[in-house]
Amino acid sequence: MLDIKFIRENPDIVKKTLAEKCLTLDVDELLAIDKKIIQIKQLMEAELQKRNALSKEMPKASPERKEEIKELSKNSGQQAASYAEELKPLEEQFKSMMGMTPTIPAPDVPRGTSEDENVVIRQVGEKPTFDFELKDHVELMDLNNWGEFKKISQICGSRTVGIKGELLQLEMALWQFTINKLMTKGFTVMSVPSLSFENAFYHTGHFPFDYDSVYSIPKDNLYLAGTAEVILNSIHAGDILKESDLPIMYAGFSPCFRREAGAAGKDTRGLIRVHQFSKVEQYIICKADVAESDKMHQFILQNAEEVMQEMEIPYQIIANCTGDMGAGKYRMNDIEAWCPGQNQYRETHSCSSLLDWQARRTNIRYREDETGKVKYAYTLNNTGLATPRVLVAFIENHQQADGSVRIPKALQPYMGGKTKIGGK
RNA sequence: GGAGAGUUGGCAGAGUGGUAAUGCAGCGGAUUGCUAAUCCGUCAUCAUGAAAAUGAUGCACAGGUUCGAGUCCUGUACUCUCCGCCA
Repeated sequence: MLDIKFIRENPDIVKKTLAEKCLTLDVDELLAIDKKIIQIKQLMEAELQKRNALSKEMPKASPERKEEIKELSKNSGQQAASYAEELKPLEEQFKSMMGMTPTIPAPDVPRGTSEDENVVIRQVGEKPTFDFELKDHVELMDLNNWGEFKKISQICGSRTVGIKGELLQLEMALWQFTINKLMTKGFTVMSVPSLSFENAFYHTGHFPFDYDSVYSIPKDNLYLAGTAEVILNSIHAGDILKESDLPIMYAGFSPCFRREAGAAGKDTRGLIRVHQFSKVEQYIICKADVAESDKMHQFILQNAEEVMQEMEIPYQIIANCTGDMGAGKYRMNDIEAWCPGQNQYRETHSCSSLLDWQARRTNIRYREDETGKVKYAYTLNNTGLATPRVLVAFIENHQQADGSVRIPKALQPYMGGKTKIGGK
């Protein structure tokens, strides 16, 4: 969410951003409510002030005066309570509208209304050519007995899968490779639960925007997070950090759950879109400085690219346009991996800068060394590695004529020295 | 699942219904000058104000009792101790 002071002073910029991001929010109404809340609060505060003054007098008052004070104080209290009652619905509406206010995107972000207007900013790696008939990942999995699709779906529902044999070994090697890399880059690596309370989802901004894409466990008031970001972001909720603590860099590993409610009939085949997967997520809290945030953005993007390069998977970097980036984002770059079996690039990573939008919701602040002032921090996140989706690109790119899959050099130590898996 | 004890500022830590002590750290200022000490102020949010300042709110969270709640009551979350169950 934005600073209300900024909205008061720049309503036109906010309106323009809403249009660019294809969001609807009545800014004039928000400002009207803001004004009204302040008016009522002033009246309420005047009553409370009266009551406080009377309370102060109370212990030293004569018995008759005490009775008088009781009466006066009660009146003020009741008056204040009625103002508070009046405020309640206004504040609720204010809060929910504030939650919808958008971060003003970076000036160089492409303007557009849907993902069709995203811009490819660079392509890295060479697409492989095959002198045999190439297979897609499902065919490769069948051939090598790497997947349990049918039985698992019957037990666990659609979009679930069991990963078997050497493909599981590969999956785990990829996690380990990524965790090790991020550790050497200075990240605090941490496995985090997927279960969390509702609050954490509001903090990140997943709620109220994406309510339908999250699994809930009503009996225990818990929800299943679709990304470790939800948990990592709330670790410092309410904290006032020291500037010298920043940047805080977490690499979280967790099972991730997504209902995929809006994706009925889409990507139903194979590993592309499943309800449960595992992910290493990069998450950063840095000081409130756009240049610093941009630097961090490039850093976490670079980390993800390095993994892709060392895995020898061709990919492209997308500049997501305003209409595809979500309310909170200042800048967003997806990484899409080349998947020869589908003859297209598929999203495997999503790198986002949110400035203070998320930190305001979560109440993550820090004390500036020089001034002693308390400021909202900036937050960023990017995928480190998401399996099994990245396995699709991995095995399709590295497949051989006999159905085996070669293991790039960098990963061989994590695979017990194997140079290939599967095949005859 | 059962029983008990807790949760107070960046940190530590008092506070048994009447203005949230005190210490440390940070920031601002004063003073003295050998790398520091001492003193004063400030130290979360909001409103009014050019500012100084003034006022309101803030003691895990949400309610309640009361003229008045950190303090009493109810619910929730978490932490610790013990019992039970358990990979």
